[in-house]
Amino acid sequence: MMMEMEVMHSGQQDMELIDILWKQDIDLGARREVYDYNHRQKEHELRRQRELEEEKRQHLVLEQEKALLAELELDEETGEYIPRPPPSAPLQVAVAPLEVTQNVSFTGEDGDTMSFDECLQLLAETFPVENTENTSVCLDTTAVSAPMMHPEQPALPLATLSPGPLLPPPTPSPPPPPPQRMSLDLEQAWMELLSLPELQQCLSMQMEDTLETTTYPLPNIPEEQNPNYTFYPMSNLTDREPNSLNVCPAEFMNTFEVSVPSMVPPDNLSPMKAKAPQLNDKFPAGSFCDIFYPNAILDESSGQHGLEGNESNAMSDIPNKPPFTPVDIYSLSAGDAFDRSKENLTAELPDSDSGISSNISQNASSPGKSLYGDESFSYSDSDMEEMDHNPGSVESDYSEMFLLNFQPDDLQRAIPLSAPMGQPQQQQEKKPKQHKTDPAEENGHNNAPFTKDKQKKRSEVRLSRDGQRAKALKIPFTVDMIINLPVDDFNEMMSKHQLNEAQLALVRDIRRRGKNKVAAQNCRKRKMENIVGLESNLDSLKDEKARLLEEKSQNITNLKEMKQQLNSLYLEVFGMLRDEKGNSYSPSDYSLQQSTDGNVFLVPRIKKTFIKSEDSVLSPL
DNA sequence: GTGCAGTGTCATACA
DNA sequence: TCTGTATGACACTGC
Repeated sequence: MMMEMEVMHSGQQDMELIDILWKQDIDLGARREVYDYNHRQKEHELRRQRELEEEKRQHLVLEQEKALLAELELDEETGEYIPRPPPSAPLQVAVAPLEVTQNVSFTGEDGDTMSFDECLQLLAETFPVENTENTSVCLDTTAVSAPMMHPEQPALPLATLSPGPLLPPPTPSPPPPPPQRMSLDLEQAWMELLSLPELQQCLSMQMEDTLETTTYPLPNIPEEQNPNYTFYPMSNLTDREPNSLNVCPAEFMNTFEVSVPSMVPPDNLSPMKAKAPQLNDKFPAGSFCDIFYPNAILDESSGQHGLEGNESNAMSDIPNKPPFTPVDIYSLSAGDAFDRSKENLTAELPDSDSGISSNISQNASSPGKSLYGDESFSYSDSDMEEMDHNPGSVESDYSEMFLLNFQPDDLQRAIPLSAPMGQPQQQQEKKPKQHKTDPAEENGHNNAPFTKDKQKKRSEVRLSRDGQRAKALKIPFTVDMIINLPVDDFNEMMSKHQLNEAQLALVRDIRRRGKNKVAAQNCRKRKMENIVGLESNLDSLKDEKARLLEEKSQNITNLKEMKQQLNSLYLEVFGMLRDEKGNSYSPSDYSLQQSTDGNVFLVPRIKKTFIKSEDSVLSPL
C-alpha cells in the first residue's frame, strides 16, 4: 500500500511537473499530449503498427521482385535481362515493376480508405499469380492517375484516387490493387477510352517519339485489346484517370533502379528503353505521353497541360521534376556517372565537331568514323554544329536530355501530332547546317526568358561542347578533371575506369584540346602583351629619339657658339701679337697653335712642316 | 553583304 | 616516346 501510495504520489508529482513544464512550453507551441504518457504510448503503438505494415509491404515487394526476376531471362548477347515472352501473346508486355513506390491510399466507393493489406488482398484476389507478369505493369498505375488525367477524357466512375504524393516516397510501397469492381465493363470502358481520338493522337505522337531509336511498329490500338492482358484495362483506366498508366513507366524504371540495380549492364540499356512502346501498348497513350514528354505536351497545349484544379497542382512538379528520369533508368549500372539516354540520344545526335580527334576526323576516311561508328558514337561536324545551333536542345546542362527519348527537336515534333511518323523527323534531322534560328523561337518559345538567355546559352553551349561529348560517351570525369589533372593523376584516374576506345580517344582529345586551348589563349595573351610591349618600347624609343635630336641640336648650337667664341678669342689673341719691330703678324702667314703642354706657339704657315719637325727652334710665346 | 576581332582547333615544332 | 607548350594558320561566330 505504501508503495502504491508512493507511486501514486510520485505520479501525481510527475503530473504536476508535467503541468508546470507544459505551461512553460505552451508558449513554444508544445501540446499537452506531449507529456501524456498514455498518448505517447498510443503513438508508440501506432508507430509500431505502421512499422509492421511497412515491413510486410517491403517483404511483399521483395517477393514480387523475385517473381519479376524469375520472369526475366538473361540475354547472353547483350547481357540484358529481358522478360520472357509469353508463349501465346504476340505482344510482349514490358517488364514492369512489381514494386510500387507510390504511397497512395485507395478509397473505395463509400469513400473509406482501404488499408494496404486490403489492397494487397484485393490484388491477390483479382489477379492470380500467373498474371503477375502482365498485371504488374500497371499495378501502381492508379497512383498518379488522377493528376495525369486528360481533361478532355471523360472520367469513368471507378475507384477514386486520393490525391496522394506524385513522387515516389523514399520507401517503396506495394502495388495498389486494382479496384474491386474491375470487370468486363471496365474492359469495355477501356476499349472506348482507347478509341478516343485524342488518345490515339497522343499515342501516335508518343510512339513517334519513343520509336525514334527503335523500329517498333506503331501499335494497333484495337489489337492491343488482347484478352490475355486482362490487367491493363483494369487499372482504373476505367475510371478514366488513366494517368495511372503514366506512372507505370516511372515505376517501371524506379523499380529497376531500386530493386535491380546492377541487373542490366550499362551498355545494354537501350533495349530497356526500347520497351517503352511495349509498355505503351498497355497504357493510355495520352497520359503516357504526358509523363514522358511533359514539356512537349505543355508546349503543345500552350503551357497548359490540361490539368486543372488539384490535378494540375498535384502534377505541377512533374515537368520540372519528373518522378523518373532517364537518369533513374540508366543509373542501373552502378558507377555510371552519366545516363544512358544521353548515349542513345547522342548516338544519333550531334556531337563532336571534329569527330573527336583531329587526326581521325579530318576526312571521310578518318578512323574516327569507324571508331565511333561501331559503337553508334559517330558524330559529324555538321551534327555537332547542329547541336551548337540548337541551344535549346542542350540547355540546362542536359537536364532535359535526360528525359527519355529526348531529342533536340522534341518540341518541334510535339506540335505536328497528326503528321505521319518518321517523315517530320527525318526532315528536321536534315536541317541545314546553316540553320541558325533558335529552335525555341521556332516552336513558339518567343518568351522573354528564351531570348534573353539566348546569347548566354549559346556561349555556354559552345563552352561545354567537350563536356557534352564527354557526357554523350558517358565519360565519368568532368572536363576540368580531364584537362587540369596532372599527368600522373590523370593516368591514375583513367586506370581506375574501364573506358572503351572511343572514350579514351575522346578523353585524350578533350585533354589535348583543353590544354591547347589554354595554350592558345596564353599564346595570344603573350602575343598581345608582346605587341603592347613593343608598342610601348616604340613610344619610348620615339621619345628618346626626339630627346636626342633636341640634345643634338642643342649641342650643335652650343658648338657653333663656342666656335664663334674661340674664333673671336683667336683673333683677339692674334691681333695682340707683335714682332720685334712692333708690327702685327699677318694671319695668312702665321697661325697660333697650342702644344700638348698647354703652351701656345706662333707658327708660320709656310714653315709649318718645318716647325713641326724642328720643334726646338720654335720659341714659346 | 562585308570586314574585323575573338575564339577554338589543328598541325607542327620544340623542350 | 610521351607529354606539354608555343605558335602559325584556318574556320567559325558575332558584331
